[in-house]
Amino acid sequence: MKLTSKSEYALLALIYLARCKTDSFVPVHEIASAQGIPPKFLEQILLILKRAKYLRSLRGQAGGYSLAKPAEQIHLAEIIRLFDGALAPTESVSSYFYESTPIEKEQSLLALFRDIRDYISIKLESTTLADVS
Amino acid sequence: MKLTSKSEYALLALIYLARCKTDSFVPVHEIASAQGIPPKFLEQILLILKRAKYLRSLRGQAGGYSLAKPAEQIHLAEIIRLFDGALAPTESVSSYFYESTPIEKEQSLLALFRDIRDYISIKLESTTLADVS
DNA sequence: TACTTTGTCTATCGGTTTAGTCATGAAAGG
DNA sequence: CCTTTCATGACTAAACCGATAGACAAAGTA
Repeated sequence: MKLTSKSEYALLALIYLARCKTDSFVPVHEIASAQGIPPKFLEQILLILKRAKYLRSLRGQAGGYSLAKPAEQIHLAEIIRLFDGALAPTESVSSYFYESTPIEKEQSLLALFRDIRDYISIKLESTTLADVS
Repeated sequence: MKLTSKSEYALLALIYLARCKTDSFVPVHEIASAQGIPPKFLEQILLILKRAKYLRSLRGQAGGYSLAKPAEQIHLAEIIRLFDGALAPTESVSSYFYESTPIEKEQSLLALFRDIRDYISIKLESTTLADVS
């Protein structure tokens, strides 16, 4: 699990929205300048979050984005998986994104990496946007 | 920490060598075919491991590679850092490879990722080649 | 000496991913 | 109708990844 800037930006944007008045729509450029994110890049990110049902949007004047569900119901694990894929250090121990990798036949390595995967998953699945904003 | 095939292959090669008779030199092609690694690719990997003092080598007939130190003294964390850099999920919480990243100003995220980093580091620093071979 | 076996080193390559930018369009409101 | 805002797709420049190729150096064996 190596975070890309896309998922880091996504977390920052969500945190910013979580701190705003509920049901107020915040325009992209406001989020972008508040969190220091390239605005056109942020557009793509917010769009992905919207398609995945974490955000609602409104066009035109007084438009923008807002959370589509309470911050308590948005788990960091989902967001990171959405942008970066597996949380596991190698895909051969990933349940959501399993793929064969070279170490697959070494049981002791697998066990070790599964242990790490479990820790990361549990940690990020039990942390919500509300916990970090 | 997303493992590349380079570090996975490195671990496999080291494990293979750890299982061989001590002080016997094993040629690249033997390791490669035993572990299913592209031989020319493995050459590069072994060379890096040699420069980092984990392996010794001998040329000519009956040459090859062997561990330069006991398996108990080779920690998985070092090997992975050698090939893949930071163990941390984001470089802003890495002590060996610190770099500024977008989330840097969000203390709650930093704390969370530091916690994950610590778990991974401790786990991989306390596991040696002897434990997995 | 010549040959074979092995490691050493550098370069290159095609593909993918990353981190963006650009340009255009479509809705909504004033 | 004009401005604001989201929506979408195309594009790009750089880095990285996995791997291959080829030339060279050393060491032993005949």
